[in-house]
Amino acid sequence: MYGLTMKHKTNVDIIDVAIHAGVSPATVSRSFNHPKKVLASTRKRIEKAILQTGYIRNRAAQAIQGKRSGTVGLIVPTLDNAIFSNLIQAFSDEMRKHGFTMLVTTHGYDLNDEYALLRSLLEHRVEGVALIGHDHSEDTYNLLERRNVPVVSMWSYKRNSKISCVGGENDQAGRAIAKHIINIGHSQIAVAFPNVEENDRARDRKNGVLKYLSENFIEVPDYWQIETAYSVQDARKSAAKMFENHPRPTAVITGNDVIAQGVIYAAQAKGLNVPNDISVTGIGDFSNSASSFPSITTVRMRPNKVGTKAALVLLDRINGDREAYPTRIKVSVEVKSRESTKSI
Amino acid sequence: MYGLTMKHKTNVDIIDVAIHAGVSPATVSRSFNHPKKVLASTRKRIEKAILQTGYIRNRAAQAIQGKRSGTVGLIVPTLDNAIFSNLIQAFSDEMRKHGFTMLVTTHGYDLNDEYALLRSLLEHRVEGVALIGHDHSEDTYNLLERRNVPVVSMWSYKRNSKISCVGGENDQAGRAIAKHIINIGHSQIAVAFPNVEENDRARDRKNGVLKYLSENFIEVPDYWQIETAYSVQDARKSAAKMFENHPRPTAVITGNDVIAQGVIYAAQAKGLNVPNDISVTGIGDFSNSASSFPSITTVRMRPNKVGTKAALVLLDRINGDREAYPTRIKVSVEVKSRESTKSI
DNA sequence: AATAGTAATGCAAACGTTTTCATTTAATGT
DNA sequence: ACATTAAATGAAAACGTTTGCATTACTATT
Repeated sequence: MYGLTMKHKTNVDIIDVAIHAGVSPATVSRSFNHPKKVLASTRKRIEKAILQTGYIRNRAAQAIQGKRSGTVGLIVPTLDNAIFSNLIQAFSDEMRKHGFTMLVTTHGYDLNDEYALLRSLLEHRVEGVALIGHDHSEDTYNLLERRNVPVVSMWSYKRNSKISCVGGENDQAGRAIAKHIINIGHSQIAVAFPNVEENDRARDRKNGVLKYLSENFIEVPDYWQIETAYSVQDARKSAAKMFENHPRPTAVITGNDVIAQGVIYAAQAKGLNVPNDISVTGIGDFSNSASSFPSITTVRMRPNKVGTKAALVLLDRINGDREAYPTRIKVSVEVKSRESTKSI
Repeated sequence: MYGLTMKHKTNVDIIDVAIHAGVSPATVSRSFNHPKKVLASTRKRIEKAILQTGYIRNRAAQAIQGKRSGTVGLIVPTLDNAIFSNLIQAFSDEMRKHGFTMLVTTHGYDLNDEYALLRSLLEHRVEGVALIGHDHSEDTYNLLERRNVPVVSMWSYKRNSKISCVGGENDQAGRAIAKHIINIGHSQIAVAFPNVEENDRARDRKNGVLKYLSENFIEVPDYWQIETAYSVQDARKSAAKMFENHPRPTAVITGNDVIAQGVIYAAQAKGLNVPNDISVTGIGDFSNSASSFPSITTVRMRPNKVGTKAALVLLDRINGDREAYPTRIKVSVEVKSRESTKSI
């Protein structure tokens, strides 16, 4: 017989374990996948054999059966800043709780690249895919539909979305913050948003803001419409340029908290006090927004909740009815008034 | 024959493609894995067949051969804040460039959990694994060695590390920033670090700082040794408490830029000017540290470079000699003096 | 103690590729 | 045109699981 630890066989397989435990491979397999179908005592013997042999099951061989791969794919624009980190962490935690490992990929806001990533995830036979938002290439949508992949879109709710989604209404978020700013007396208002092409979240927010302002007879002149990348650095630079060359607004409404932070820094660097000299708002309510100084007035989009819920929706799809209609969960948005804004 | 698009067969396999292209499955396989081994014209025919059938190759079936799975695993403490985001993005980009998809997992600074994650990654037969730092459980090290997994540790250089590593010397980083602070005249110095158990990066930094200070006859009293989690929020809170209850230092040296940001906010919230009333330093040089206001004096640890290099080291291992000695790449560290510090 | 019914296990055929080896086809030199 | 060599392709045996079906071992019932 064997000693306590097995001879150094490099690749222990299920058969080795079976022999060791004196059962058939089928039983070992079952003890992984349907534990209650195997006698507690045999299971114990198998577990011991696993320990002794140092066996690590091969998910690839499992995946090949066409059922479980134990993985889900996540496609996000970027990992490089705070925007998605809360969301991703929450999604990842929930998925792991259910035994899934996450394949993560980024496309840098390039939707053609996103399609390529989706293909690559499908090559790995992920059991489901999570995406951000609703702007995706036609190829992407076709592929998802054609292969009937369980999928969920995170970050924005859309009434008639083709695929399941979990998120807030971005246009409402925009309207809400615009309303707040007007309510506290501002009318000299600048906006700072990223490029909204291929980015429905930003587009909806921006439209929401501008529309609401316009409905209230406030038009934002071009020189107060700042375009910036999603980074503190770029936002600060763009805002600084605006401050330099144009009359100063009393408030800046930005597309998210990262941009807001950049704008705040730009103002401070110019010697302005936020909020006394100028108010700044974000959207998102990322984890730092409440603890910065000044803390940022923003719209709470509940990234953690979105991530968790989205995971659950996806799991439902994976385990349940593939033909069901999209599940759409609307996460309420709410203005969080903090120190970065002040009434006039 | 077939029409332009294939009948809706749900799971097209390599055999369908082969038939469609009038070749054997072997040739289709080769056209993926060794393209130059198949005639250009046949390859073209195969590609057309792939398009027509909507075939997506099955990496699981490939992985089962024991060779390529096309995946690498990444295990980080958290995705939830800026600390690792630059690093991860860089690592991910480089890996993708080489055709790998990344399985990402987080353990929340729990090293036993890390071991479980490693097992799970190995179940998926990742071709290599990247970890953070050198504090890992014995089980983790044993498993890596036993299975001879290509592995790289990121974020800290260690002269005699068991496994390959890419990073800066954290104790040197600590010494460097302490030196800088002393050089500009400070002697009333507080420090703010996370719990350093199971975290060699933080430990080395903290030791470096305290040791250098001590060598220069500066002792940091207990009430100036702040312990905080890795978050702006917690750092701000801890620093605020210290400001409240104890004499004010002229400088605070912190364990990383996130903590530094929290301390700066705490100071500002108390009406202090950074750096006029108090200097604050970070370590890391994350992407926002140069663009915040005040910009943060820190030690550049080059997260992007570390991520990229680490990917290359790992790829080398994957493709090359598994028995080779660890590759250790030291990334130079350098103090970046910015606005958050001032000489006394 | 015999029988029916259920629970536990084993057998063997998939799953979709890759790769070695053998064979066919094309290219080259005379 | 023919032989020689190299290039391209095909046939078939893996790879390590899972699972439907068949079998055996238990439990409960009379």
